Amino acid sequence: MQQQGQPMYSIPPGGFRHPYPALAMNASMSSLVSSRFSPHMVTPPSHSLHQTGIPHPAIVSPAIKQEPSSDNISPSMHAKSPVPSKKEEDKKPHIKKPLNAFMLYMKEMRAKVVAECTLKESAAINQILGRRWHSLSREEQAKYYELARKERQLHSQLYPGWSARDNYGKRKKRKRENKPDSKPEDFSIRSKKQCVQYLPSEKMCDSPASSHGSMLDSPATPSAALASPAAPAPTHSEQAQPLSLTTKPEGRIHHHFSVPGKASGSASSSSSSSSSSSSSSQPSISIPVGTLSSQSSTPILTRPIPFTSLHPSMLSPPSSFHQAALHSHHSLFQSQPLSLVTKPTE
DNA sequence: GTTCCTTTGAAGTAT
DNA sequence: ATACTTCAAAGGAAC
Repeated sequence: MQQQGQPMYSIPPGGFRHPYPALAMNASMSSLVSSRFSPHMVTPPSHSLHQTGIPHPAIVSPAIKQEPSSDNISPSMHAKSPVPSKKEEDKKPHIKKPLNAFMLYMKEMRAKVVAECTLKESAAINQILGRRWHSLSREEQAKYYELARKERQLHSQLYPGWSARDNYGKRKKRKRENKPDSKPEDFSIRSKKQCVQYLPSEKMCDSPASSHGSMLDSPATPSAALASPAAPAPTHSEQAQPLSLTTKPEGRIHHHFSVPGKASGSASSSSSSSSSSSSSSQPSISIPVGTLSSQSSTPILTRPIPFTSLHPSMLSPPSSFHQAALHSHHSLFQSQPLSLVTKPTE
């Protein structure tokens, strides 16, 4: 992974705080273009940084990573060959997915967490960041959602023909034979490699999980609250963390539980083995727990409302943005699965 | 050298 | 429509 090249962002210690100036596409375009997506293609080299100060290499530079040459390939050129030959496919630069809101947040905050916690393992850091993410104010989260939305917009403009499907199968999933045929309730145990343990000295950090790194005992984890009502009292700011309900376009709220069980094997193409072996093959149960008139009007978002699953447009909807949001259909209200740490039951 | 781990979200495929 | 999977970042650990 690291071989993919230099860090995609050189994040200043202060991170990038930055209100998104203009929501209008054209206005935001230039800044974003100069940020993440292939600066050499669309913007003068002098502008390698976003206003946020974050460079935006959406394309892994061919010189750096997997893809060889073919430097001056424009997005449209990528789009032109929907079914590239194998050879072409090899030459094709790897266009990465745009980062989602949480990924953007992670990029900004990782260094900070690392510094605070003196942890380095990303798995551990990510657990902390996941909890912090949930404890963010809705305004702060909205900031990242908005940035992510812009990134997607820009990405789609730069690479009209690109699809996330293009990157499917690029990672080879190692077959995990070590299927912990564990008891269903033994969520904390994964396969051979377990979650990182945290040293006492790192208590200043948001302990992502108690001793064994299970997210189940995280009060911030909705599943935890649901699965174990008598969970230990939360100790951090996430205490007030609401359940992460999911608003669907229909206005329904769903809880998604991931439970160990059958594997559906719906995976894509090449990595068929991954589908059957992947630990993530968990069926889910959708439980409608209520309704929310998310569409009728701007919801009053009090703390107990799961703002994390609400789109920023609902939080502070500028009219221009609203239109764009509407066109984005379900993704704006995409479900937020509660990922219990489960082990594949084979 | 490659994949896993771990997180959330977006978008893909499968049913 | 719903369920499930993959990938995006990151870096140490395991393979």
